[in-house]
Amino acid sequence: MKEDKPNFYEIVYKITKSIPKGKVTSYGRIAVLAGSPRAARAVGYALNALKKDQLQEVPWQRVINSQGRVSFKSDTTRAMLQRKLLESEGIDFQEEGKIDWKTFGWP
DNA sequence: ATCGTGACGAACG
DNA sequence: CCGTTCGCCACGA
Repeated sequence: MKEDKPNFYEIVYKITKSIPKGKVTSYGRIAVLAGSPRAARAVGYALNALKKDQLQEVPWQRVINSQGRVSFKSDTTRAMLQRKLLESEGIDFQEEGKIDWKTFGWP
């Protein structure tokens, strides 16, 4: 008997999908929930591997780094898209593009 | 099995 | 405050 053991990716996607609208979380937080507190990098890697279909289902935009900022290099289309999507959900960005964990942090 | 890579995190100066 | 450095984990070739 074999249990289908979900890959780390699947766990990440599942957790990401469970993020309620209007909230955000960090890679490290997801790593903890996924069972590997130090696998923040792997989490980012997993989200980077999202397929086009998943981009519509997985709210990857709600996942940011521990600094409360978007981690991309800054000019990428995805970074702007992320900010736009988050603002669209009611997330408020501070001066430097930072997000207040007290208000929008999840859990 | 080893190596390289990556949307990270924390610590250091 | 910033940039740098090291460590961590998982995946593909």
